[in-house]
Amino acid sequence: MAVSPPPQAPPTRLLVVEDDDTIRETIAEALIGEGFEVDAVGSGSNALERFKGSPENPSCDLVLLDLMLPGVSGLDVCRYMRRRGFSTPIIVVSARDSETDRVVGLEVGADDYLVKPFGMRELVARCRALLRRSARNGDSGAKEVLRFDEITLYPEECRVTRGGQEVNLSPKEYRLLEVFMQSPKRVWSRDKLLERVWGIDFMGDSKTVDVHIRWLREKLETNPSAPTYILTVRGFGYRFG
Amino acid sequence: MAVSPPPQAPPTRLLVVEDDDTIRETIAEALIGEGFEVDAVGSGSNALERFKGSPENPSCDLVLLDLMLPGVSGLDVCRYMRRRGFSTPIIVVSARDSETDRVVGLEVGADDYLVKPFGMRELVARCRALLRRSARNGDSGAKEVLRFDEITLYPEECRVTRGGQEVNLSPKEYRLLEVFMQSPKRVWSRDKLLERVWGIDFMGDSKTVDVHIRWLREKLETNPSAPTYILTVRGFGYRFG
DNA sequence: GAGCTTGTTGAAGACGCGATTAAAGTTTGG
DNA sequence: CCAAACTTTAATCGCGTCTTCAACAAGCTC
Repeated sequence: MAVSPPPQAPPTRLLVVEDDDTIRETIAEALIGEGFEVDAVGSGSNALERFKGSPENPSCDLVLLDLMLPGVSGLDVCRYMRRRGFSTPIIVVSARDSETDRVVGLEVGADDYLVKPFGMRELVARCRALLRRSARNGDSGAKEVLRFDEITLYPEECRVTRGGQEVNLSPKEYRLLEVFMQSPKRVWSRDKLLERVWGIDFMGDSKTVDVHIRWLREKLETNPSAPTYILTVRGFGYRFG
Repeated sequence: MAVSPPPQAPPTRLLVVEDDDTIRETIAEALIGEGFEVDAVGSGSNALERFKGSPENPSCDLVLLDLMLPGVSGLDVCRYMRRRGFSTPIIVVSARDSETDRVVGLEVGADDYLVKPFGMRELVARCRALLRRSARNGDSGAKEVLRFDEITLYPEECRVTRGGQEVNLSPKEYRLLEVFMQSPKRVWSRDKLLERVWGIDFMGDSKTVDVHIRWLREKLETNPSAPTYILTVRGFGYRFG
């Protein structure tokens, strides 16, 4: 089969904005069951919190937005996001089902408008369709070159250099380094590394990580037994930098 | 006022696929009234006619697709388009309104699913929303001659030369090379290549890519077994240059 | 410093990936 | 309608990579 989930692909993060606790939980659970990472908030102002930063680094990949919220309305959230330059896909979910409501929602910047009550299968299908579309336009995945000291990692090219010299890494070694360099100084437990690099369904020993760390050190460090890049944090795991 | 239409932006071309003459005309007129350029056909096979060429040069910017067509069904049209690599936005318009119908439509590659009867304002709003989302880099720069070392690719003419010598490539080989040359050095996974060259929803084996890479090497490389243009990146895929 | 825990290192076999070839299936053009 | 070209599938081979195992070293606790 052609379809094999790339182990290093970060999960898709959805934000559910809905004030009704029951509905919010129902939606969240259904989406988690589909493999999405779900963040859920109950008010417009909490939703806006998620979009304080830069549009280049959105905190989520898709927003499910209820319109009838206490305080800041869903339409306000939508307008605010677009005005600030966030092009994150938005599906409006609302009990209001007049044509005018729908047209207004779409004109304010939403990508889709789904009327309550709706089936979870349709919700999921619409999320998928929209994610498919926005992925195709390269909205996501502006992969930046990662640098630390002499080490440079080119994500687009799956390539690493040290002091300008090409370093030949195996897939696992490369992904390990990528994870490390995405969060310098951060301590990673062996289990977290297995999850990120090997994938959630890896059934082997966590000692495997040690061996790959060793090989990575062998290729990156001047003296692999006295590492300066990949450091051991005894009792916890490893960290980079 | 500051707002003036961009200098001679080409009109957006919509394709309406609908067998009922009355509905087709109504839709077409409404859309023309909104400033769109509209092409309308009454059958699935006529719709497919519009997608015989290369996905790089689609004949329209958005498709409104009825599902219940005589002969080739709307779902077939949708599947065919995606399979051939056309990422043209599709809004399915159908009288069938069960959740299953909608889910199937979306899963087959449609971007939206609108149930008849619907209001023209909503239709227009949904078209606009989808066009906004797929507002694209697609048209930009797909026309430039691509060069790398001795290899030259002429997109207008679907032609490739190596050191001035014409190289005869099959369609798949050509598209592969085109994708590669549009992003030199970039590593492409087999899945991404399938998506770009074969189209989304390709259901075959990703080993297919290997074979075509092989043919391409045979025609481009001096020594196909020691390639210098199309390089293997073990565990990740291939890259050009 | 004894004894435990945790990390390092080396090596061997299993495994998976990619290259390659052949052949079946499909489309295209005459 | 046939032949040729192209695409896809399948099967095999070789080699790089991964995993496991086991011995050893280094920290930490008491």
